[in-house]
Amino acid sequence: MSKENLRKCEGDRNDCPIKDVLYRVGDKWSMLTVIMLSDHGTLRFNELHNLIETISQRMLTVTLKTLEADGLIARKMYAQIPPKVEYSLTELGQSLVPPLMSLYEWANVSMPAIKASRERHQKQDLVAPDNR
Amino acid sequence: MSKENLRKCEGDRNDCPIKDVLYRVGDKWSMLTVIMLSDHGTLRFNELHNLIETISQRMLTVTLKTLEADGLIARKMYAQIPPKVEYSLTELGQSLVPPLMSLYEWANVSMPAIKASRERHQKQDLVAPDNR
DNA sequence: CTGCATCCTCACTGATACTG
DNA sequence: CAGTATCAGTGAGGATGCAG
Repeated sequence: MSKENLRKCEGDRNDCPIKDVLYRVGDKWSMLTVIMLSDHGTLRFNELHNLIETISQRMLTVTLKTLEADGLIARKMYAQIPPKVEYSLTELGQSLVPPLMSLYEWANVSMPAIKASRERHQKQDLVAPDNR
Repeated sequence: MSKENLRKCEGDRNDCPIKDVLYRVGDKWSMLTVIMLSDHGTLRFNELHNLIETISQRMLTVTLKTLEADGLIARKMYAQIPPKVEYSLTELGQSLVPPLMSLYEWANVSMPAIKASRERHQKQDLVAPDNR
């Protein structure tokens, strides 16, 4: 945790690993997909689609392609009719799971406090301005 | 790390802490701001603006307000001319730093492999389609 | 079953100007 | 110094239809 290399973050994505990691895992579905694969092991396209019900087919495709291009997941395609494609985490992908889990656990512990704080602020905002 | 509560993530933000935490820390500037405050301690508005050079004044304001509403940072305002406002992490905000750091360190270790993988895929894409 | 292509929307973001 | 207000552009993401 050397503080020195955190002092400043000026170049846009150049000398800022925080931004790098955000652009990797910060999108809407990547983390979720990695977690699902970590939890279930190998999964087929539709199995993922069912597990992450609110994802659109398009975004699942896009997310899987990006994760594959980044070397976080492996894609195994069976040349048969009907097609069958299996996805699983690579070693690199698995190495992401522990840090993800620590964030996940922080969320479980802290979200109640965050939500409570948010509601307190909403109430304050409601009484501050005149009701017009 | 009980697997049971990860099995499915269907309700949009209802029963899915992964999404919760993503919507908190996944935006473009929150993590960066938290890290800066963790690194420097108390900071004034313009000090933050200088440290995160690429952030616009508007987004810094928005980010700070959101983080404050969520109880992650504290805002201390001095009633004087010229105005002076100091921001610092609350305990809740500080509790976010360790998980953030584990992600940060994962990024430092893994980004080279990710970037290499990405470039490999780009080259493959360039030879796959007919050049037309 | 697994995916790609197209269209379309709207929320996030930045630029700019103004205020206490 | 520390914001607020307004406007406008961009691009992530969803809906739909088609294909191998």
